[in-house]
Amino acid sequence: MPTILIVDDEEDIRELIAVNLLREEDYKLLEAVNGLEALHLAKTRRPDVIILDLMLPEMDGLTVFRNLREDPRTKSTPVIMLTARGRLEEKITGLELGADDYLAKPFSPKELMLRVRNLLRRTNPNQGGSVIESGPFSLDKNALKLHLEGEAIDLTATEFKLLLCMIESPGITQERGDLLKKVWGYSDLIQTRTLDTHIKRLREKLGNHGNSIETVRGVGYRFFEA
Amino acid sequence: MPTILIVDDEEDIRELIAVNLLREEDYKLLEAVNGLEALHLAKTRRPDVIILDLMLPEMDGLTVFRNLREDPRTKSTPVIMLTARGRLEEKITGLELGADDYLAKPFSPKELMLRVRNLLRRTNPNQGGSVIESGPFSLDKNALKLHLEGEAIDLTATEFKLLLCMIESPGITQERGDLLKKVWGYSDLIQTRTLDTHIKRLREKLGNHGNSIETVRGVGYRFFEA
DNA sequence: GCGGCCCGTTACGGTTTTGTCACCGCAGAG
DNA sequence: CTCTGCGGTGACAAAACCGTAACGGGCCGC
Repeated sequence: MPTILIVDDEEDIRELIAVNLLREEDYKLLEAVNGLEALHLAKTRRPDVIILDLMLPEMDGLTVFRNLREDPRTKSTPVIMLTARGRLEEKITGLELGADDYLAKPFSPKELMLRVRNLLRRTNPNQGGSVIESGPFSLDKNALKLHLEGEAIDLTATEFKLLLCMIESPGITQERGDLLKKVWGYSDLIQTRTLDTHIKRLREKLGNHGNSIETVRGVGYRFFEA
Repeated sequence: MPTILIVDDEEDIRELIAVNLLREEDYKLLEAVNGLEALHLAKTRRPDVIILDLMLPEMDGLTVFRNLREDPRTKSTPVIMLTARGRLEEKITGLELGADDYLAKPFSPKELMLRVRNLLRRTNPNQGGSVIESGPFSLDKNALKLHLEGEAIDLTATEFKLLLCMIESPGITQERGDLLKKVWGYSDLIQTRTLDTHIKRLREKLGNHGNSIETVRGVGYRFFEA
């Protein structure tokens, strides 16, 4: 889930942005009301995009921006600048410094949202959830590995698909038929012990977390963060 | 050298853009005056960014854009839309379709140039030379050589293409089918050991760095900076 | 034509993965 | 408590997958 940092000292603008962003997409929002807070959040939480109002108390927005660009952790984080001042010169300055976009207030919230979306899509095309987190578990789609308490556990392709199905919706019981269809492409009504076997193998690999996979007798299986 | 395609039927505007772009940076320019020409150029010459005026004779700019997005060759080419019409709704439509930027005429040529520059920097960070860097590896597209710890390793054309595919996105698993398609143009489902053979040859050439190419069983291969 | 390089293919073998089966324990209904 | 059917478990054999060596054809410079 992409993380967005909004830096603005006007609460109503933050609200406006937040409402519009959250309405259509699933973003995680961080908010900062001044430069120092912004820098701290940006460097510790590593947002995927930063929306930066240039009009800030104490520290100027451009100063914040330069500071961001100097730190390796935030050097290449996309930044969209907002400003009440619509003067061309400022815009040029902002873009010259390397801002990825520049909007003058009043702006259309929908436009901002679309620009954020397009920017995100271009910046991390591989994001799309290459790592799935759930409690102490994190699934790495690329390495086909499960990270758990610092350890990396190798999973086979099938095991991975199976675990993914369950971990995607923790606490929800996945019916046998659905799992067979999703992982193996089998039809609903086929009768096989394959599923059981793989569940067992998964539980083994999960070690003492094996009981995170709960059996729902007569229905299917259920995953929950132990 | 980044290639830019300018699509506009007004000569003076093309001129304006061209002069401003060429002044500060070294770009290669392509020009098209209508939709068909634009599509043809985009798909054969593969520009790094497209500047598209929406007001075109015969074929509407938005139609051109949709057509671009449907072809795999131009699907992810950044597009900046230009328009004389400054209506908000049009802007929203353009952005909604996935335009990377949208400027209303009259625009500041300098602003356009900066936006192009920033977009290019984000799109292909490894541009600016035919050398691709990744950790201790650096690939020279012209010489077909891999530089590693001071040594220059000769690669054959195929080996180079293959390594390039993987090194472009470190840590991301490249599926067998995708590699076969990208490097050899084979269809997905073909079964061959050619890929394996070349992976082996690459690993040999990489010497003790050979394990930078990790096999993800049942999926494909994955490169990471060891 | 000759030799060398590059490339795709093939065959083979080792290892991992996977599906099935038989057997067993146990939960839940009666 | 007993019975029954579902799920757990371990073993096993087939299949899938990958690494590797070797082969032969095409291409090019000489």
